[in-house]
Amino acid sequence: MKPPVWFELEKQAPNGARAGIIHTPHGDIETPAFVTVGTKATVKSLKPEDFKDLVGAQVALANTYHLYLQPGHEIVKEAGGLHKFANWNMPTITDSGGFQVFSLGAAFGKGVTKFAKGEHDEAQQGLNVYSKEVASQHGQLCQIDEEGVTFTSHHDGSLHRFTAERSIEIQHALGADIIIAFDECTAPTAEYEYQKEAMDRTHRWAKRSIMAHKQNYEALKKQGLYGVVQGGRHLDLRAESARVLSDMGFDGYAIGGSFSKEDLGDALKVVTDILPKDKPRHLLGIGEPEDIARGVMHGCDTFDCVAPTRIARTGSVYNHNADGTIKRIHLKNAKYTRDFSPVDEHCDCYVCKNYTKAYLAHLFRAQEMLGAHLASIHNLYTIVNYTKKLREQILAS
RNA sequence: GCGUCGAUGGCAGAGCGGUCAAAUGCAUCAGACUGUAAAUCUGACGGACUUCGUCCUACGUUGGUUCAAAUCCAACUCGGCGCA
Repeated sequence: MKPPVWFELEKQAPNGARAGIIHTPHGDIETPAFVTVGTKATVKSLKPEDFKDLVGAQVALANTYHLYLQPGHEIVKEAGGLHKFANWNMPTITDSGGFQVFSLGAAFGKGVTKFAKGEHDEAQQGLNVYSKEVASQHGQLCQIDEEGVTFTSHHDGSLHRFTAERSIEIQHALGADIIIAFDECTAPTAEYEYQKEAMDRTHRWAKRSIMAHKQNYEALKKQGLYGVVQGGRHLDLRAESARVLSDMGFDGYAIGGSFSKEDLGDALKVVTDILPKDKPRHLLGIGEPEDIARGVMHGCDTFDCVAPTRIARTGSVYNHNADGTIKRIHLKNAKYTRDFSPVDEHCDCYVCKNYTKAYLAHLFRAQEMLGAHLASIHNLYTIVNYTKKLREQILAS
């Protein structure tokens, strides 16, 4: 009998890129595919119809930590699960909360991202703290120990405890098709010793996540569990992580942690050479076009990233160069106030067919919410279709 | 007409003798954003230059007091309010 989530390989290109189908209880995902991120069970500024019909997204991802805090996973469960609650009629994924161990922990208030800019990224370009009171009280909002992580809620300062078992329990309640084992995402600047320690801990949590998942027979029938490969920027650790997790037998594999632009490809190659060929691979939090291309080239199947919607909300949109590469432009720049050309001349999305740069520029200057909405549609469309084209190229190869 | 209050950088609005090229907010200009504490955050914002510094021009106008004035005094101009 097939597990609830399983991968069908359609074609493997000579360079390692692969096209396939991830089968889930709520439908198929044709891969490579981009996953729209809707952390709090909402892809910010978009209705499900928008990201499904206008964008062409096949799958959406929500976050365990956020939905646990608000509205509470029990409410989502009572509503009939994530699909019913949010009207997401498509395959879904929940992320475990592992990224919040990083963003509310090591990265808290430091402006550090999981993506190092270069060899000497000290990532200290100014403070980036949203609640100065909370920051000065706690320094960071989460503490890690062997068993799990203690979070201080960013909403009200209350204490919460996440363990591997707890994350799985919450994800069972949320009911996404694909759930992810609780892991620790480390900073790109972390020392080798610490990367190793965190990776080993993530492996122990992975084992416990499988156990917890297997104990819930109902969930086991309709949710697939992914393990998370860690190891930071160290190839030997990446390889070890891929090996250890492969042996555990997950339904699929997520690749998490931090990278830099330069070593992303190498890290992925090491990992995907080891991961089982018959299981889907998801590259967590990666979504700039060139990074997706690199991921696909190294056998990754799905990708998620907040960038398309986040940059959209502040007036940045993807735009094709004449040579087909994609760049970002800032619609609030003065030069666009009278630019009556489409947002992207080389795009055939709903927004580009109907609206101009000047109109979007006006919406952003006037702080009208339609600006964020339209820019989000265009940006997601750009990335979703960029990934879709990579799939077509593989199938045609 | 009399009385009274006020006039500050693109706008609003602090400052009320030196540490003021002038707080703060808005606007403007630019930048950042990779498993979303993000409709957020950062920087610049009178001018010139040899731009972590120097020099000009600036707080309605003109004149004065003072070592020193956006800050004190006088007249004028304009505006709000009150009384005729």
